Order: sequence, then C-alpha cells, then structure tokens
Amino acid sequence: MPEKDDFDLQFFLPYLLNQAAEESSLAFQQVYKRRYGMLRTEWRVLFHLGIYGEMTAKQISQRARMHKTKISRAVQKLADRRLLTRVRDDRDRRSEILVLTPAGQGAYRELHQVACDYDAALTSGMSKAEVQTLRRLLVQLARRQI
Amino acid sequence: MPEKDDFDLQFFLPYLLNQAAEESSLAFQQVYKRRYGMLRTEWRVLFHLGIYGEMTAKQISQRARMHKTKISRAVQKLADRRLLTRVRDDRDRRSEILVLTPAGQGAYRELHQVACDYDAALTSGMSKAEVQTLRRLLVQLARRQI
DNA sequence: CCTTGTTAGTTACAAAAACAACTATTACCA
DNA sequence: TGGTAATAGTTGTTTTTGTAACTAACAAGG
Repeated sequence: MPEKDDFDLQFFLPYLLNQAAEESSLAFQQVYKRRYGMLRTEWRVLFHLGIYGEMTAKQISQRARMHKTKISRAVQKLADRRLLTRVRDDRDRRSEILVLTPAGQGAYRELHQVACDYDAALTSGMSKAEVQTLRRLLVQLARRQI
Repeated sequence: MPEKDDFDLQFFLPYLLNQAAEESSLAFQQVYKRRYGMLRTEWRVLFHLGIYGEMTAKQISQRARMHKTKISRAVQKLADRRLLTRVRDDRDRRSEILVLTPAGQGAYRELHQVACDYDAALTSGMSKAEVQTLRRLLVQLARRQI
C-alpha cells in the first residue's frame, strides 16, 4: 500500500479548479438547458454576441478559446432557433458576421439577469476583498501559459 | 445591437472558473496523456488509490463526485494496463477493493511528483496568503450547493 | 425461506466533444 | 497574372461522455 504523504488531491489546483467549476455551474446549466434547450457552447456564443455585439465565429473562437467546430455547430443551432442571423462579410467573403435577432437579444437579456443573480449568490459568503482576489487570481491562471 | 452593460463574461464565475480550470490543467494533461495514455478520469482514480490507499469504486465515486460509469471504465482501463488489481470484498461480494500494483504505484509516484511541481509552478506568481485564500474559496465553491 | 426493495458495478445506446479532412475565399509573391 | 500558401467555416469520423437499463448480491419484513 502506498505511503501517505502531505499531498492532498483536494488542494491540487487543476483538480480543485475543476471541482469548483463543475459544482458552481450546475444550477446555471439547469436554466439554459431546461429553459432554452441550450448547450454550454451555445450560451457562450449567445453571451459573446449579447455583450460584445456583432462578431464573426473566428473572433468568438479566439476570445472564448473554443475550437472553431464547436462554434460552428453552436452557431448553426442558434440560427436554427432564430436567435441569430448570419451576414456575409463583403470585405472578406469567407467570414460571416453574426447578429442576434430580437428573440436572441431577449434570450440574452433573460439569461444575463440569471447570470448576474447567480454570480451574486455564489459570492454571497465572501467579502468584497476576497471576491476581488479570487477573480484576479483566476484571471491570472486562465491567462497563464506554462 | 444590444446595449453594453457592466456585466463582463470574463468575470462571470462559472465561466472564469472553467477557463482557469482548462488552461491550468493543459500542461499537466499532456504528461498523463502522452506519457501514460491516460484520460482525466484515469489519473483521478490512480491518485485516489495512491493517496488514500485501497478503495472501492463506490468510495472513489463519492469522494471524487464522478458517476459510477466513468469510474467503472477508468478502472477497467487501469486494470487492462496492469496498474491496479480488483479483489472481491468478502464482506460484501457486490463490491471489489481496488489495489494499485507495483507498476501502478510507480506511475502514481511519478505523476504525483509532476503534480507537486506543477502546482508550485501555477502558484509561483502568488503570495502565500493569496494561495491560501484562493484554495479556501475554491473549496467553498466546490462544496456549495445552490 | 421468500418476496420486495436497495446497492455495487457493468453494459448498451444516445449525446456531445475532439480531430482530421474538406470547400471556398483571400493573400502573397515570383 | 498564376500558382502556392493561408484562412473562415463546414462536414465527417472517431473518442469520450451521459443516461438508462441491466446483473448480481445484499437487506429486511412477513
């Protein structure tokens, strides 16, 4: 039997981050899944367009660090449900500009409100300073390339 | 086009946590994937056995919050590669006790060392206090049920 | 004992993700 | 120009995951 040592899996950052990420997105997932039939990639695309305005799939892919095939399929589904429209870019006819329809904007606004409330609930047991530190360090981890 | 507001997707905790989790496990993933041909579930099972000693699939499932089918498949693969053996529990012949083989213990020790170094590298840009706060809040998020 | 219900683990099938190959367009440069 | 390389996005195929149904073993009350 292996010797015990001071390493605790529960504190190993990649593991811990994953546990926290999964647990803390569960309830939010229920909302966009049950209520809008969306997948994670789909609400992410919706939010990118809702927050940053019109974008191409490529731009979303870069900002969200998601593979282009995931974006492509998410965009397809959102277009099927008439939540966005695609407009060929005349300056570069390979790419297309994605624009939320009024229905898409409505869905975004509702989910955005849910997200705000949800984030507030998640941080409700933390002090302002703690929340600030937490987000700063997470951004640092998200940007770092080891 | 939607109005801009003060909500930033990059700071929405479920999103941010996920980005941090993915980015910060990338390089570690390379190691267990390329060097041992393991999947995420597999190294988790390996680590549970390496750290906590002999366990049943059910116990790992509870501690790691992973579904029993994932565990079952990971155990199968690890057994195929002779990294663990399964022993029927005579007190309850439905369950089986999982035990690392010497090869499994060796794999664990190597990956454990990698993990330690990796965790140190991830936190190298943070103060002791920051790291402590980070882990504490992450544990809090991971345990919370909203 | 013998039903009824529960639990540990596996298997089968459906959903989703990862990866590679493809089309259409643009960019560059000889 | 025209030919090669690069880029935006899609499609097809293979892995991996999620979900439900299954087998085998236990538990407990009649």
